[in-house]
Amino acid sequence: MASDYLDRIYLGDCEQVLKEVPDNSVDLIFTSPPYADQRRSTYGGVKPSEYVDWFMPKAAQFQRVLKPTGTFVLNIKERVVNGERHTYVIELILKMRQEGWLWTEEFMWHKKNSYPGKWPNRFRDSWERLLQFNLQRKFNMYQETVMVPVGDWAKNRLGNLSETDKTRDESKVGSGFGKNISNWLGRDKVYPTNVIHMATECSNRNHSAAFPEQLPEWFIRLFTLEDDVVLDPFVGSGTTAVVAKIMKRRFIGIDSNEEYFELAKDRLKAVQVPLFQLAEPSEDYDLGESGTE
Amino acid sequence: MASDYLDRIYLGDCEQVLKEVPDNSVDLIFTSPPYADQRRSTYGGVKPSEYVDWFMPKAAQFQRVLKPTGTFVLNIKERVVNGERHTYVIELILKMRQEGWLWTEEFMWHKKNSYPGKWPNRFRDSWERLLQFNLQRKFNMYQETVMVPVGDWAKNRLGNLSETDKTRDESKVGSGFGKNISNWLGRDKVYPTNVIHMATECSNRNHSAAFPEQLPEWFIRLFTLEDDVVLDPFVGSGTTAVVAKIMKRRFIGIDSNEEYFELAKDRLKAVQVPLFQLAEPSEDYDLGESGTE
DNA sequence: GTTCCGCATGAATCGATAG
DNA sequence: ACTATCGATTCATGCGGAA
Repeated sequence: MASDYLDRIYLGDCEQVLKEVPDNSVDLIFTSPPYADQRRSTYGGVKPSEYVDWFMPKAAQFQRVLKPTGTFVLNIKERVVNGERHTYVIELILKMRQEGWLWTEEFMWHKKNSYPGKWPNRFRDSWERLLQFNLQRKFNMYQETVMVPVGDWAKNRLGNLSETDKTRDESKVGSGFGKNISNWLGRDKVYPTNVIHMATECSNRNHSAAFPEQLPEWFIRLFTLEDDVVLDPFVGSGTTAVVAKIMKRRFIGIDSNEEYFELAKDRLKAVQVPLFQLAEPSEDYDLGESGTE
Repeated sequence: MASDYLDRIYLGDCEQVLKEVPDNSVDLIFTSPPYADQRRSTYGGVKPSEYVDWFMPKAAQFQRVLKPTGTFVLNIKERVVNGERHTYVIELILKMRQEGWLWTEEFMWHKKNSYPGKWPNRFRDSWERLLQFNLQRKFNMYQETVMVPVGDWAKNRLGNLSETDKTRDESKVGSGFGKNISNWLGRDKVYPTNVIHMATECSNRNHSAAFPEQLPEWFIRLFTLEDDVVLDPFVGSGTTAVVAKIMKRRFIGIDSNEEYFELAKDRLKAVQVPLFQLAEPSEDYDLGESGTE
């Protein structure tokens, strides 16, 4: 079958461009769309009040091209309008569910290095949402690929196992929770949580970096295997596509802005896919609170 | 004027009890209501689908007793129902706005020791929402009281900033959030962000503390002065009231569960209000990424 | 007095089984 | 079909007694 639509960056509105992409062909959609009425200089802006109507026709295409076992991760945060958090994001969640999406989870991205700021009524906004949508309750998830080093407590405390730790099965009232700590012996990695600690991109780039490379990397690792297809319909400077390529996934990147389109193509050309196997997750950044925090 | 309704714990449904409290008399409402279908053994449980209807009559009383300059902070998190995050919390936000509340901000509580467990399609839930509602755009907020030591943040990140960070302004991304970060150099205290890192308390013999004392302490500090009135309509074991008393605020605590009612009264009796001034925020816990993280 | 270490336990969720 | 109950899985922290 023809798969020449893969591993390319497209210029145009994703709603139109995606019509060239077959049904049920994408494993992961990871994207950070233009937030309402921000980045006006590059995207022309969408009014907060019109955001849901603007987004949903595109979501219909995402729904069509996504495999039933696939996942859609949407990085978004509502802006402050007239002293209030605007509601377009939560309205979007409700609308997505109406259209058949499952709102499986909401990850939180804690932007560790956002610098202090002060306004009369609020502090610096230091987190963003990563909304996970799915089409089915069963979807592909490769949890082992994102495990993190166990917290320091284990080194000091896991040395000697107590009798109760070995067999707390009797589950006192309310708790209903037993454990068998001997399962943990020799374990040096644990599963992360739904809180992702990651610094925003600091390095100087000639684009407004929506997110650091580690962010798409984490989700690509979690939801895809090699040769799976990753789509970013608002690919911007191409970060998602670059990471997907490095990780040996197929990719589709779309952006309606010509400068970004050219930039993404250039960045991709520069990517050399390593011949050796990808390393384990680096410890330079924290994934979950078990990291170097 | 009579203020004998203050500094007391009440037994009953807050919707009824609050009728004894005058209009415009409360400076801060801080509470953590029973989440839908949780704590069934003590509170009977509210079905997720009925949660908004259950909550709103109570919110109407909150609206009446809260001063126009006051703040309502609601600690809540939706649970997973049938593989999805339930929508009752975001529906509650929309309903609150319909009734005239302003959704000013959403703080994030990162629970560093979240409940363990492993599931095929999700990780541990490690954060809760702290929804801030107000009645006016101008409200009382004492930001200086929650400043935190600069700590590692400045040492590691502020020291070697990229040129873009130093001069980031509207010209780059049109955010309008231009801040010259060098303004913050040389300070020893900075404002926190809207991400709060705090472990839940465990192993408290007498009661299952819904939240650690530092959580109400932080918001009481931020939104009230001494002798201001703090209300917790779901006071549980009394944590909010205890903290308010220690901090020399007036308080009203309400709970419908008799055991909690008695427990809260006992805890309050044991509180000795210190004669000396409250200390600065301790460095034992992290508030935002500016802390000791 | 400190530090160390045993120990309990938490706003959880899924899948299977039972009524 | 739909709800109620039960067993299995799992990590980080505070407390308190011991060293």
